[in-house]
Amino acid sequence: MTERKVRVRFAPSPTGALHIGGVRTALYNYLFARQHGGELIFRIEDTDSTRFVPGAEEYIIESFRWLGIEFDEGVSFGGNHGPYRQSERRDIYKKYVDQLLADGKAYVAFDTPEELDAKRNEVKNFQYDASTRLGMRNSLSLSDSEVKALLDAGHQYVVRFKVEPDEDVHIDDLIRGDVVINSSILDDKVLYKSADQLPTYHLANIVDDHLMEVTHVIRGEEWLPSAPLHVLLYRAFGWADTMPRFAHLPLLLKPDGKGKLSKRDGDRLGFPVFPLEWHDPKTGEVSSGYRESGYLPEAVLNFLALLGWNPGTEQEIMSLDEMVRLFDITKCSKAGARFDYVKGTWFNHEYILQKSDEEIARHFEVILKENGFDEPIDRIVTVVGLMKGRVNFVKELMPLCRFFFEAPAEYDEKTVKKRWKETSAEDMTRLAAVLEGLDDFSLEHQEEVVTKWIEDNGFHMGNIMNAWRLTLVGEGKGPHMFDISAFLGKEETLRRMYRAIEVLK
RNA sequence: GGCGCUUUCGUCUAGCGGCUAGGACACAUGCCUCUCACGCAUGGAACACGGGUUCGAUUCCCGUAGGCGCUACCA
Repeated sequence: MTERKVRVRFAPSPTGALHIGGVRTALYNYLFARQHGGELIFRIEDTDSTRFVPGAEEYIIESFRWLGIEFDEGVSFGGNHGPYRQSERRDIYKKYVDQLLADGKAYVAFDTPEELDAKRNEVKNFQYDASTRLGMRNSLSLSDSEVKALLDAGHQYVVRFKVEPDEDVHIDDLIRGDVVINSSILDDKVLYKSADQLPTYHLANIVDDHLMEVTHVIRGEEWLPSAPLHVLLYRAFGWADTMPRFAHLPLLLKPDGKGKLSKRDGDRLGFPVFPLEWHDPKTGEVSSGYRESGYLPEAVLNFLALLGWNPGTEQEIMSLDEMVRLFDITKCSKAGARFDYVKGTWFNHEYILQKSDEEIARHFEVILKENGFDEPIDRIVTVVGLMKGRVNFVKELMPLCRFFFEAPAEYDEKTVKKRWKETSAEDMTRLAAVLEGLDDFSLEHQEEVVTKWIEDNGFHMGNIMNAWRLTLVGEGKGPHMFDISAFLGKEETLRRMYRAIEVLK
């Protein structure tokens, strides 16, 4: 077989917000495509018209735009393998369904959903397959004239895949190796529904992957049980020689308890499970997003990449480009990974540290404006430089940094008790006088003069500094004092000191 | 129930027959220090169980148990 250009796809259903697990699947597809110089396709799998949610498709596209995952072709990206929306490919699927029917690889079934339900209630573990299909109403059990009559009368029908029983089907999985499943446990899957004239996932998936020349299918583990069905379909079409390689990824599990990660867990534990805030058009419910929660996209991607894969070294912080270089699909873990959202916040912290003060300042500027502070950007950059190391999220800067822009309205009671001594008012008055006399109010000069003044007078460094901090900040924490006073400037520093002396006495 | 996948510190994981079982998050302690953080250092913490194979199993094989998924005219 000749070497084909690597082509992979991410193919979500527009049934709601993009789940974070889907983001990871897309990321792995992206990394795989890029490291092989291949292409990444964005396909919309909207074959279930009843589950379509307006806005979902746009939401997914916007999510990847924010995250920085770029597609080469697909819905909204163009390309010459379109259309990329399955609902627009009806005619294509019909043609291939007819081919299967003509070849005797599939058959028409007239059983109504009610009849099937009744059957399932009647027979325990009922499965529509080689052992039962002749007892059902379909083109294998009915005569040609009966079938024709039903069709002519306009009866709804489905097309089922005729699975030959008792054959061991092998899937050569990139992550799990050789997986064998016997065809007898597969049922005669519905491939096509006359009601909406659309195929089901299984048929559309195989036809599209083939026509779009997909070489590797990287998807969630939930698809592993139906992988043999897909293999059988490729064979039925005569496409076995160009069948894509499969890689089934482990699932993302709940941070605690049992089961896979769900939206509920995010609500319950207080972390987002969607990249962007999502407004459900049906329920009106609003779900938080990573973007709105203050995560940096690079941090989200880095965090996600390491849930189920690692480069085999001790490096954890990696840019997208580095990940492309280091990624190895065969080194993915096989077992599901608990979603450790606490570690996610640590990644964000690391990326805040890594980003320039200017970049973080631009984010913080927005929050400051929302809080009514219209500060020049260079002042914000200074504050960010002083404070960004203490937070996991940019928005956490606001409560921590308020005092830089606004004099304390009150003085924290506990801190007053602890730091405001008998002589503090007197000491602060003297310190204010020293500062008043400074022409050069730079950090360095203040530090030199004040430190000397403390030593010369035999004061205790901690007493003076902490009392001083109380006057400028209003509480007992914050960066170094000279950073604060230099930022505030002489006038504001003295104003705050005199006010505190007056109030605290 | 059936079928498949899976199983190393609380969590994410490294390990690919012989290691004091390594790292990270979280946690604890200490250092730094004008406070609070950051940072740095140190510490506690794991091979699910039972059989094999082997001179030797965390590592290979088989069971058991647990976990996860699938079992729709959903993807």
